[in-house]
Amino acid sequence: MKNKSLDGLFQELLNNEPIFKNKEVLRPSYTPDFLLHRDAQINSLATILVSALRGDTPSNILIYGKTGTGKTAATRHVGIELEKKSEAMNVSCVVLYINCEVIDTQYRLLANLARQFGEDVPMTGWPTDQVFSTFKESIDSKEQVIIIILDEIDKLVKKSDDVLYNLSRINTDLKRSKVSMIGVSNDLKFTEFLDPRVKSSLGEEEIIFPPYDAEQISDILKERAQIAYKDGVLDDMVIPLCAAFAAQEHGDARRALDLLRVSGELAERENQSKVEERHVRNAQEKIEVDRIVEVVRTLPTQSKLVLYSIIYLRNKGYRNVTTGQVYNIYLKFCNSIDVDVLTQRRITDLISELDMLGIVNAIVVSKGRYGRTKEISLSVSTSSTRNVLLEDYRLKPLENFNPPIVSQMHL
DNA sequence: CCTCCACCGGAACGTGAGGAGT
DNA sequence: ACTCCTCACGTTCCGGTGGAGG
Repeated sequence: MKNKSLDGLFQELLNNEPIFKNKEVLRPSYTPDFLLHRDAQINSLATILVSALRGDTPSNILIYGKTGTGKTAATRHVGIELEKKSEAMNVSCVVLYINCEVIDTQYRLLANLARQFGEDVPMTGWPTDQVFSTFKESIDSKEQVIIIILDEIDKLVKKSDDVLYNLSRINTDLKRSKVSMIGVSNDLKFTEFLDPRVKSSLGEEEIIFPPYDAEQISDILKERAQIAYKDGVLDDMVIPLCAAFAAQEHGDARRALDLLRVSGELAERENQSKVEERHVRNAQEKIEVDRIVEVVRTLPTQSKLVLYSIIYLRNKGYRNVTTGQVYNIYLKFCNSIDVDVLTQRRITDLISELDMLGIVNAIVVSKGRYGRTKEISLSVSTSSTRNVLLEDYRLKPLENFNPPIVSQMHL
């Protein structure tokens, strides 16, 4: 590759006219002013919440839908509209939004709620029930309706569901104010783990967000692309292709927007003035590779070691390897670097986990006389995955370690 | 048709870290 | 500061099994 002078390099990039007008609208954090193809859900939400404007307690609501079906956007949108309207009508109505993935313990949730009402609750230290009563006093100081949106509520439930139990019973302790909750969940079955009392209270109303189909995603992308890109930079096939890829991915609009953004970034990087079909295909691949790299990088050491063993065997010419082979190599690697040795039983589970993550493909096959085992093949690139694994300082010493493979009797 | 390999995968239990309650 | 609980991660033990080879 030829080296340009730095000056020339930057000059070239500056001269290059940007194709984006406003890239932010393609990011998942952006909440649009109106949502396409979610009228039915938004209407149901509004119908239930309208009683807040009359000073009544709206029913609690559970919202289900897979990732990228517009749950969060729709809920926030309705919340904002509700607050606007209540202001205009001079009714006190507050909508709080909490993401339970970030705030995932009872204490932090309550402290966060109390703080939104101006209470001075320390990050840690108070007993949980004191935080709770502070919160109750605070909101009961005047007549108002409070709507708490709990996004990713399934994350909260996995920790413990007594927060939800307490919150769902809060109205019995309140004299002037009223509280209602909206739970948003990716997981359709998460109520199975719920205390039946919480379940019936929380699920007074349920709204389902179905996945978008390719055509609907197309509409959404078209609308967003108008704001995000300059006119005419998108090739005709770009949006339909993004939509088609995302539709395969169970109608995930977030994925579609990512694709559209990354496609543009790739085109920009190539100094192209137009985004073409091939950019979308490259983007699709890039997103997938990035995902895998991230998963591999954050794997626990033991799993990394198992994966490294599989790659090692693969590089020695084995297409499909068995659990036994992997375990043998794994033992040698463990001895070479100072790492605890796990049992084969445990390794079986780790291999299954790698399978679930889509990094390897493991199927149980019978080799007749030669027993029954998992046949493992790699479903990611060997060299790049190996490099990611070697970034881990604990695996680094293995780079030039080449233990012999115990030969198999058959084949 | 039966055997027997080389593992699979369920169950029960052990351990240590980290929260909640007191 | 203390105990109690829960949970993730591992281990031990072991019954179970599809099919090539006898």
